[in-house]
Amino acid sequence: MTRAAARAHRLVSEAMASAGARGYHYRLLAALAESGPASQAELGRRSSIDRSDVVASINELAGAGFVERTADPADRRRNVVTMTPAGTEQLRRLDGVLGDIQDELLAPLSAGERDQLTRLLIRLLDHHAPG
Amino acid sequence: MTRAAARAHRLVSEAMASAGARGYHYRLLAALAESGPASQAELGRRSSIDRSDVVASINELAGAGFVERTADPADRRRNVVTMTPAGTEQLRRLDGVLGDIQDELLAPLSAGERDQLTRLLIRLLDHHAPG
DNA sequence: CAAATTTCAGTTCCACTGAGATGG
DNA sequence: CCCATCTCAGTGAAACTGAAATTT
Repeated sequence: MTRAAARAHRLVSEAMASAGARGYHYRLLAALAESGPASQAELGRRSSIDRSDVVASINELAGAGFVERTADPADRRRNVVTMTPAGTEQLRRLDGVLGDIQDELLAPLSAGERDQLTRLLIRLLDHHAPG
Repeated sequence: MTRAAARAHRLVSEAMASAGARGYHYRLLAALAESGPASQAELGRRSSIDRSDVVASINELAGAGFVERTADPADRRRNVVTMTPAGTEQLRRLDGVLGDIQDELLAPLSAGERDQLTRLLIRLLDHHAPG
């Protein structure tokens, strides 16, 4: 599994780099699109990214104009992170890029086998990191 | 896949560390046990480890007495790496450790599903890195 | 000459740790 | 007081790159 993932990881990193992004960017943007604005801590929990790495990645995404950080008036400890229209557009781009990568990675498998593989992996993930 | 692998990777790293080893060590020892003594470049190809990383890992394994480096009289560019009895013993230990880790990682899957998952992953690996 | 091997030094990405400051 | 949040600084494994020296 770690070796197959290394291959996947390499493909993803290359593709993300060519789009001026990194793996964390996609996961954060996807989490924002799926469940809406959130604090950085909440974003980290939703996307299984370490709190420290969320800081750096949100810095980068904010610098590129893909997300905005605003103080939460209801809880001044929090920064509420919101996607901008440019962020939505970037997520759409990255989705396309990732689709191509999945096709390349999963090329030897039939559609049914791809489903099987993803179902099994999701079962593992749910068991070890429920949510 | 990358997230499931991250979980797997963490379990493996912890277990290897507790046995005083690292993932590369297991892969190198396993390659030596399976196909016999080899040059460092050949070992790297057999175990899909980068040439640069083979150097450091063999240094560590040799320092612990698990492998021996000897000059190849037939080709003076080469170092021939051989497993010692202590290396065979260490591989046996690591095999046991990894078995436990696999049980923990694959706990939510039935035996048939584990087979399915490994077969699918092996198909991916063979396609992208034949051999 | 081209090609393979070994080695060194450095990079990138991901995951994590520890600690501090702020606020609830 | 305890707890959550955000941030910074740093560690470490894994995979990779580029280049040099040696030998075939």
